Amino acid sequence: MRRMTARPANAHQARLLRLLRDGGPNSRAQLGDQVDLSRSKLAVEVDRLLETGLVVADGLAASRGGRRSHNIRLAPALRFLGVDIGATSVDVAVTNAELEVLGHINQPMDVREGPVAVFEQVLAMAAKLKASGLAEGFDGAGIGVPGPVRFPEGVPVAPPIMPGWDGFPVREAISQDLGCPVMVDNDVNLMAMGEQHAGVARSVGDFLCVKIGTGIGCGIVVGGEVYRGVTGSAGDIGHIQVEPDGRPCACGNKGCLEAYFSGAALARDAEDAVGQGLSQELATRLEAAGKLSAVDVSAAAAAGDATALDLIRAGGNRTGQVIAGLVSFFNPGLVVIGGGVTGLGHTLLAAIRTQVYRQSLPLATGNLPIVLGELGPTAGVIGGARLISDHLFSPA
Amino acid sequence: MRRMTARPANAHQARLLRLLRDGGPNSRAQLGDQVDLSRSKLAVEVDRLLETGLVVADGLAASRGGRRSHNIRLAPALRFLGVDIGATSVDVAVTNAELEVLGHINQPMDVREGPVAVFEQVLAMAAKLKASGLAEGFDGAGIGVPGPVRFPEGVPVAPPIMPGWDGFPVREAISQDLGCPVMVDNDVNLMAMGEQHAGVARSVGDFLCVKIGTGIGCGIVVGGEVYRGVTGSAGDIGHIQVEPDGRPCACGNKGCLEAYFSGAALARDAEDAVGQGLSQELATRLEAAGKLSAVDVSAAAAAGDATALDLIRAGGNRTGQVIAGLVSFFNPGLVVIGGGVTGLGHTLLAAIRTQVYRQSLPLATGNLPIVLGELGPTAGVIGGARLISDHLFSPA
DNA sequence: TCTCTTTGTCCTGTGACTGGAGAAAGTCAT
DNA sequence: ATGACTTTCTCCAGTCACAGGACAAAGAGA
Repeated sequence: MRRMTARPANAHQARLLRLLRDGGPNSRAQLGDQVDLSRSKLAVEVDRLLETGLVVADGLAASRGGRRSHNIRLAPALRFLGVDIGATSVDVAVTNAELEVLGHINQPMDVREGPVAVFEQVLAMAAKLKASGLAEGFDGAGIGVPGPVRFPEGVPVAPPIMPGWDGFPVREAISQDLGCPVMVDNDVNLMAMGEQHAGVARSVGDFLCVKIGTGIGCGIVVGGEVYRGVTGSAGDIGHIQVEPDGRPCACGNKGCLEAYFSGAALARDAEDAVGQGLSQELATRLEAAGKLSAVDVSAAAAAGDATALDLIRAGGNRTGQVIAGLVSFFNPGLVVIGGGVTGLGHTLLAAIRTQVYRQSLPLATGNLPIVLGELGPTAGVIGGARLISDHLFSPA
Repeated sequence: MRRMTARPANAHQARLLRLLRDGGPNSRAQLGDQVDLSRSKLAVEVDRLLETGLVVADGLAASRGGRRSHNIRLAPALRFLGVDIGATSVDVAVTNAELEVLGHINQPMDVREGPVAVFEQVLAMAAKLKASGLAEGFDGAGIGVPGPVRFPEGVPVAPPIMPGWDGFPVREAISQDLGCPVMVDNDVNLMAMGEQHAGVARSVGDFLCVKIGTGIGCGIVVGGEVYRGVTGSAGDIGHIQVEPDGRPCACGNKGCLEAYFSGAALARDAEDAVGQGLSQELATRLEAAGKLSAVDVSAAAAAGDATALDLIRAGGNRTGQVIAGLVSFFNPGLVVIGGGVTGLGHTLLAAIRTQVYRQSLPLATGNLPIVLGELGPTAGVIGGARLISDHLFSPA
């Protein structure tokens, strides 16, 4: 099957495509209510979209008291691929043009194996989704990687936790392999876009999206658009100092947030706690596995282990300290917390909230919700689909 | 004289007005090179602007190898008022339509005397400028106040250092008194706009502008536009925590930046140092005046006093610590340092630079200039003029 | 003085768009 | 059912904005 080749010819068409993406199938009349074009003009543009095949007729709409309007919708065969490459696992999902997830696969994988190995696996996962009948091909793909990206070119730059990825032409390469347009961004930015499109941030123009996983990052949305900074490294808050002259961090500095709260730090703290004879639960796990990881702490906390909960609270406090600073600086309308922390979410959230509400000024926190992301692992892949659809649904 | 009543009728005219504001008098042909309109269309729009009186003919341009073009410029009688209300003094300036400062007055004044008293003085200063023949009237005014502002309404909200200003309808009131359009913003944002228009930030789209005076604030410019946050309190970095469980701050928290580095903190530290017998220079000044202020420290430092320099370096380190965090988060293309610190600028700047370059990641600092503002006290008033001209030179 | 370049003006053709007329398709009350 | 009223859709003509060419004006340079 030939995939989507057409692109909107002008801003009106792009606008209509986005309305159909975000609002689902819609009648011509309803579209007319939203776009401020004359009926004739609207009809012309819709007809042109129908000609391109991007949009198809979809029966009759419910009557609004007179003649029933014809529905139109985005072509049901359109498929986007959302890829979220994390430090230790990969998520791949297919969506339709309305960015609804039709199929989603997660597999463990270490980014440090390098781009070639990782993308071999990603392409295999994509092929699997295709084979299961969810897609005949892909019209575009959005890819998130756990590090800074030079956005226009879609190339990772100096990613600390991804040795071997520096300068790898992700966008170019995957576009070749997949035979469709590709956009690449930081994984945190994708999460932010996901929550903005289909999650808690739907109606907020300026917000922060803090992702706590192997590392800690922050997506920044200004006026509905992701802000990436001049070199694409905006939101890199894991190495903000929380303790002058504090713990040494892998980055070479002292007292970084990630030195106190990250997968590695949490594991080390847990082992130390066992060494001090503090937690039977964690000791058992240590004995069983030989070492501890963040997952163990998370599980112990879920089981009610006081030491594990203390560790998470302490990390939440540190994170809250940083977020409090960012809230004072950025004055967002919402803070979303997400990442691989869904299990320990509420303990963590409580600690962060306490810290932010105590430290930031009332004017900034007065009406500031701090909430957990509602999409979990799908935020990233939906964000990926959103990224590429924003690109494709803009004038050529 | 009737003041400017006309406004640009469309985006093209607005564009032309801004080009003339930023580029000075210009020939029609040169304008044509910049706006991508057909000659006929350009001629029509220019003629319409001439009709409104916003723009006037200004002789012949130099030849570019053929027929000489006619110059046009913004009406030379247009006058904007820039007002920068600081914690302890007020700056008022008149500019022409190109935002060149024609006259500038500074007077000491305590904002705590309240809006009525302050604006009485501001209006007197404006009248003085008018009386000196620099203006026959004002076509618009931009006003900066040292606290958060609800921008669309031009009303200060819960300003910590301006008791009595909360909710005072500055924009409305001054607009009445002056008989011209008025816009109100945070003083730090005005400084940022000033440096962007006529200072070091001319060619940068995303930058931070840190103002160190009585308090510490930060102007945020994203994509050439000032970012104000959802409640107008963005950039309020004075109360970011730099030391967990540190010094108590006037805001009720502990370890805030302003608890370590602000006018009051600096004075207290200096007196403490004298108490410890550390500085002859400062001791002399303390004896002479009965107490010390930031100005004394500044002067002592300028005279080479080691203790004073140490105090400034310490403050610079704290500030640098905060800025380092902001740089990681925001990844700006430039950081401008300004405010009432011009005297001790280079010592301070060195301390800040050291701290930022050490603490932030290389990707964010790689090509990041950290510089002193080049406009000094005129940054605020130029920013004020810029603010109102942006408003007036936009489609009605 | 002659040629070439640049600038400004005029004019016409084209394409985008609006808004009305009227047909098509429904709803609702009688 | 039937007729009056609504809503939707299509068609069409009139208007407006704009581009771009032709040409005149004004100057540079040889």
